Amino acid sequence: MKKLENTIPSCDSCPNEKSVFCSLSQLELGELSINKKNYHYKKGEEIFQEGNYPHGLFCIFSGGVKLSKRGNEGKDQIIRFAKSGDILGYRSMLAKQMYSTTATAMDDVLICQIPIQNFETLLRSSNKLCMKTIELLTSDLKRSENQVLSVSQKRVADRLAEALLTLKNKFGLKEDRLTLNVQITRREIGEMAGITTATTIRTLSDFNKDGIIELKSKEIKLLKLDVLERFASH
Amino acid sequence: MKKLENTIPSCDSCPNEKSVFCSLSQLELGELSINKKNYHYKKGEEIFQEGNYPHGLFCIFSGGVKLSKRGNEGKDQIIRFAKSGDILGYRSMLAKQMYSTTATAMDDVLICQIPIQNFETLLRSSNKLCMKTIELLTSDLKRSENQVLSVSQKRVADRLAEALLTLKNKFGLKEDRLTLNVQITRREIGEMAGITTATTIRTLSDFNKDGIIELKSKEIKLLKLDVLERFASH
DNA sequence: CGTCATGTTGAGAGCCCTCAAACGTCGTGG
DNA sequence: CCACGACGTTTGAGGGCTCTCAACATGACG
Repeated sequence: MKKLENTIPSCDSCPNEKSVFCSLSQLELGELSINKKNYHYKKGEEIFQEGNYPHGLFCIFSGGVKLSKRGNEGKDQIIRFAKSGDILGYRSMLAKQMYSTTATAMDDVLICQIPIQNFETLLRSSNKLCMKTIELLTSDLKRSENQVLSVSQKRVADRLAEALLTLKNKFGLKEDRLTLNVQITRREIGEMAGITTATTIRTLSDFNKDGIIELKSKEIKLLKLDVLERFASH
Repeated sequence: MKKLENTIPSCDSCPNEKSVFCSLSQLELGELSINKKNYHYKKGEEIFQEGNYPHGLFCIFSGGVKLSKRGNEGKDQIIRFAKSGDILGYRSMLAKQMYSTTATAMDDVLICQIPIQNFETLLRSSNKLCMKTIELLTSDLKRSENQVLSVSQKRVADRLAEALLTLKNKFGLKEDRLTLNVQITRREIGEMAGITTATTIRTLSDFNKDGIIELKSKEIKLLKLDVLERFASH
């Protein structure tokens, strides 16, 4: 982690468009920026850790982040991903609780830390921000409840197909419109779906043999989306 | 389901105290009540169903409700419980989406249906209500994310112990301070933890043999809370 | 008292995990 | 440049936890 100076602009000139803050006025964005700190994290570095208390709201300027929970035997469960424009740690901050997840940089991450007060003040004054926050929470909640059902009832192949589609939706595809545009290990894919690494690899290999996906070194091509979707909807 | 007249008071004289609405003024509560409808549901009746669109916000006057999702093979997953003072269906209503869960009465339920507009109008004007709603969502989200980890990593006995403790926390104990104060089937307990009925019964029976709980007809006594907690924390 | 849901228990199977070994890749430091 | 170690990938063998299926008991309820 490296503290940065002046490499990231103030919130009022942030190029990220789909953030919760997009409804705010320039003035409000300026207020949000006061005492904002900028950081650079390298791949694998932890931005915050489960069990620590938040000192501010993180907002990703660029890069990808995974949010995970540590199980009792060192096995992690990935809860969700975040990328540029997304905010991190807002759940814990709003509840004034310890972080319940750990945030880890998946590649080079430029990130802003906004003082708690800035956010809370705006939340109290801007009804639009409130509604945006509520939208964010409802969408996260729905996704999480679906994940409960999924992990609880679906079998490994179905959950794995689901994980691949989740990656496609979050990170998109490369220019060939087939290859997942994300660098991720087999272990992490398994941690998305609650599968051990060995089984993840075995099942990916099955998908490969069946021509549903194509594995080339670290790249994963989704050849038959319809089949994956059929799996995922089981 | 039976529509009721005048058996439930207006929101401004509702005796339930721990609701999201407790911060509102008498005037605001009056506004909330406009065109409110009251219903009576008997045990087993569905208050709303996954896939339908909400017409209003439900607020439980009395009784217990389970919220569940239907899996692909008729197997349900219980997402959470609600009782007097709790609101239902707010997630779907706020997101303007279909219900993602089905709400079923666990016993006699008296419930109010508040028109969407009433709630939305208040949400826009009352910052306190916004913050209360955000609190509710963050707490639900945290619980749901923990459930993902639980179902994904813990074994059956641990999840079952967790379910029993959840029931204790939500519904409390009877006067003997041991017996769960809720009427619930084995199948439903299994559906909380993502366990089949047969395995649920077998594992409860194991707990019984080990003196951790005591099973007498439908009643469940939690004899050794510390052991249950140790299981749950695995 | 019949009927249907719920509870209980047994036997067997299978999915997935655990453990282990071997191989490839990448970055680091000598 | 190569040796080395750390990490990720791959595959096999074996086992066990939990599900499935089935039969029967019990209880609720008209």
